[in-house]
Amino acid sequence: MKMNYLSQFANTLHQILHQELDLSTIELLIEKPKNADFGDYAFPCFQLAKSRRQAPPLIAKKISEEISSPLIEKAEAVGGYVNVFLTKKTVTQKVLSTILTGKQHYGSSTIGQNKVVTIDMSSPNIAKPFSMGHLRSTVIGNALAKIFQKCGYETVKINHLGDWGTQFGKLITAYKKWGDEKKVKKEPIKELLSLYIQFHSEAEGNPSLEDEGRAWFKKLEDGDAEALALWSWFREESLKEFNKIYQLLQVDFNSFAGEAFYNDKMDVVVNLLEEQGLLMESNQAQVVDLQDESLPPCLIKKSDGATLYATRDLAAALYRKNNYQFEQALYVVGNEQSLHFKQLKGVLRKMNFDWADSLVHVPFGMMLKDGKKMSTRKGKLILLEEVLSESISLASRNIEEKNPSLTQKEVVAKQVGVGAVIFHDLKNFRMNDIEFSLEDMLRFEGETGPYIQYTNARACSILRKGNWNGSDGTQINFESPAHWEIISLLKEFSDIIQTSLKKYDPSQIAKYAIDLARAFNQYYSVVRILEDNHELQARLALVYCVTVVLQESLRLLGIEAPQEM
RNA sequence: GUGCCUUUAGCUCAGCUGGAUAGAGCGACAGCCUCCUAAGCUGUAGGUCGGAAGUUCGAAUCUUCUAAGGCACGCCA
Repeated sequence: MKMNYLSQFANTLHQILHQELDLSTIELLIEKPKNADFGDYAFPCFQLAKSRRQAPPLIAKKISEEISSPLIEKAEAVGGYVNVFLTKKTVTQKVLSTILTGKQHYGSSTIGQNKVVTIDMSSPNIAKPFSMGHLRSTVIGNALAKIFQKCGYETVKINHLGDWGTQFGKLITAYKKWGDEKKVKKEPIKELLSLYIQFHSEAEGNPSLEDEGRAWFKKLEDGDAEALALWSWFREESLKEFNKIYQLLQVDFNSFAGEAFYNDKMDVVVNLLEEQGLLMESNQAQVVDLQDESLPPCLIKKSDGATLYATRDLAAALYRKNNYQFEQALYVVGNEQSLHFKQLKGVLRKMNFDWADSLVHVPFGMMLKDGKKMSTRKGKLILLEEVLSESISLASRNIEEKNPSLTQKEVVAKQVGVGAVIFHDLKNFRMNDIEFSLEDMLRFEGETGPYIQYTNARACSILRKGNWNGSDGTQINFESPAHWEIISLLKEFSDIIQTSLKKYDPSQIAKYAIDLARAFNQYYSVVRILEDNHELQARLALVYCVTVVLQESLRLLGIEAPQEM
């Protein structure tokens, strides 16, 4: 049975109010006061005041006198509000025993049972370094996958590698003109990137280079042996480097089917569009008109017959629908591509696919440098690998300074350093642009990943020392407001997970984890947990429950939780 | 020019299905380790919620207008 204290309060009100308001309206009206003095839930009476034509405080007083429920300790009227205080003993007992039984499954649900969600994420471009921008897609997608799994969904994480497109024509052109095989073998990404940059700077004074690049891409699409050989070499070298980063981040994929994978699947799409009379010619190119969706036309084939991004994404959408039967298909891709996804859905709707609207673009703001977008072509970018290694070495220095006797220092430094970077990315709402700041990213104090990890590690340490015997929290001292704050947060966990699922927003969980960690740290500073009295085991039960939920929150964000640090 | 996003404390951001004195962290200043990991805790200072009008008993939150910044607008992805 699902516990939900808010809806139980709503039920109680519903009975008191008879038919005046329906249950769902009441649930919507109930709020959580920001101030603890106002209790755990509050019901504003202003709407009733209108229909009853009575003063709100009068109504509040009347309702508060009628409230009677074993879960409610006290109800008082303040202004036009009915403020309700939950029965701390009962609720504490219920919350703790639920967590004690459920352990890491606490907060799980089955709403996604037998449903598949595909997640298009990470998707770095071959022959380019893994930049900070790709980090966002990777960690947001990874967290969403874990959140969906927690809710019973089956997830398919797809790394839609940018391994096809005109850029490879450009790269081949550049390599053939200025490339050096030995150099590329030695430092593939660096060398390929500098060739790519050189191409663009030379092309500024020599536009015919662009045509050459396009021509090489056409050759690639037509199966030219030399082009293909170079392409697969570039791809292989790049993947090796990406895998190093994925290993560090502990992110894995169910599929690496990138753009090239769809090469032989695009004719079907183009034919389908043709059959349905959706394709029209415009300046020698083939487009689907989307005027009735008030969108610019979607380009399907270039004037030279080569395909485009949209063509491949259409093929990919069809393939994924057939192959995975998804209920939702998420695309964790930057905000700047929102038009593309609108067009994609528009075309699918025109093709009469009723599942067109189950494609969900999960956009995110971009990583800015000096207030501007970072550009690969101009070589203005920050390498994730460097950021991660700096973060890890900072964590390492911290360990030497604060806990030099720690065992497995290297493992923990990695967990903390990487955790800091991931958390920094996930703690804010994804649509916000982020101005790149190494200083912010490598901060380990305050609202950071290490803060939560540290809180958990301290709690774990207490459990080790206290010899917790597994008993529940029935003996706990209810007079401490610090304790109640923890319980109050613990009981919200599953609601938080639901919200972050609905909004595709991992930051909800990150913020929750901060709140819970803070509540625990306050408790820790006020109450001596290991004090040997009759409540010791009960306090340990509370501490244990905190570690369960903190660890689970971190896990959902893709961050590890060391037992010691 | 059109569309989308953003604008809340010095900085980074919560709060946004309308509700009670607008909250954190960082930075600044002042405290707390004879006691469970000080990567912690406590306190002080700091706000015309970009601006204007409207809807409402009530607006940071909804609507319209407007300003600033960012991004995107067919042969890149």
